Amino acid sequence: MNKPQDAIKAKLLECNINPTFQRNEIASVMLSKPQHLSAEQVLLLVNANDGHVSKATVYNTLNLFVAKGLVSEVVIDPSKIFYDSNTSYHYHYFNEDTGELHDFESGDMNLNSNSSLPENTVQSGLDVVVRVKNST
Amino acid sequence: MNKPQDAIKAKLLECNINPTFQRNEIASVMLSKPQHLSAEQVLLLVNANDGHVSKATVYNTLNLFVAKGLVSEVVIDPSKIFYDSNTSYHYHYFNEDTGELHDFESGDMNLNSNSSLPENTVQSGLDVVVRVKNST
DNA sequence: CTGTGTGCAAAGCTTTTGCACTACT
DNA sequence: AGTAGTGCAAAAGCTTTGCACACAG
Repeated sequence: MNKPQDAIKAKLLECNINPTFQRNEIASVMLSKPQHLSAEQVLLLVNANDGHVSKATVYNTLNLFVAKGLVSEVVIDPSKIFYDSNTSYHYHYFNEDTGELHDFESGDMNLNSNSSLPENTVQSGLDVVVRVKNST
Repeated sequence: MNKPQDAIKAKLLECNINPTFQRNEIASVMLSKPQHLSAEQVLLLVNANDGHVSKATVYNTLNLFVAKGLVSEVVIDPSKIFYDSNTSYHYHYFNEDTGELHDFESGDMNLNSNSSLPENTVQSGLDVVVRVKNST
């Protein structure tokens, strides 16, 4: 059955992304479930499944997906970008001991900054990363 | 007069950092005023002032300063880390059009997350970056 | 003379660029 | 045939590593 493949293609088309072979492969990995993956991890998963996709293409394609709003980028650290299939506003816990990244509900945080944006600017994004350590 | 140099040395000693020539140079640049600088900018400023310090040393020294709490790291984007001489908890506006980074008072934001940290963890840091665009 | 700490050249990453190739018109 | 879009090898750029040197005990 190839129903899932069709669903992936539909999503790409919705975002005005031409659904090529490589993009389908990469999108399948990213959107298979809610998850946070690095470019390196995506590369490994794509090539584990089947055909070969180059590193450069993985990077370029992930950048394309971000630009088109199909996935979003979570910046934890230089050379630790994660790509997140959940593009709605939500925040993250990053566990420094385990390297794990978890979502947290934006309802848990109130931002009163609406009155204090710099002059002549509009908000285009909000990144919140709570760093935690194991207490045990 | 070399009073400022002495003040820099004192700061390094307070943080248990051995005040070598290179570290004094780099700390002078970082702490001369409240500012946000990338590693590259620090390198240029250090070598503009006088003697030569290598890129590797700038990176290693900034990492050392972060580890010792002398400066803090603001992650905007991969390869866009800024080092911030203000180490108290505060947040940032990043203007995507101009590349400028500005502080914003943490009083403008309330975090109600104390009841919802993942199990067996303690908070070790909080990064908040509000991305803005020019509206004009 | 031995051990600890420092600075930097070189190596190892990640990411981007530029071009060959394809697929439509 | 011409044009726009795609994928990847190679180039560029950022960061870390490992070692030579210096300095203190």
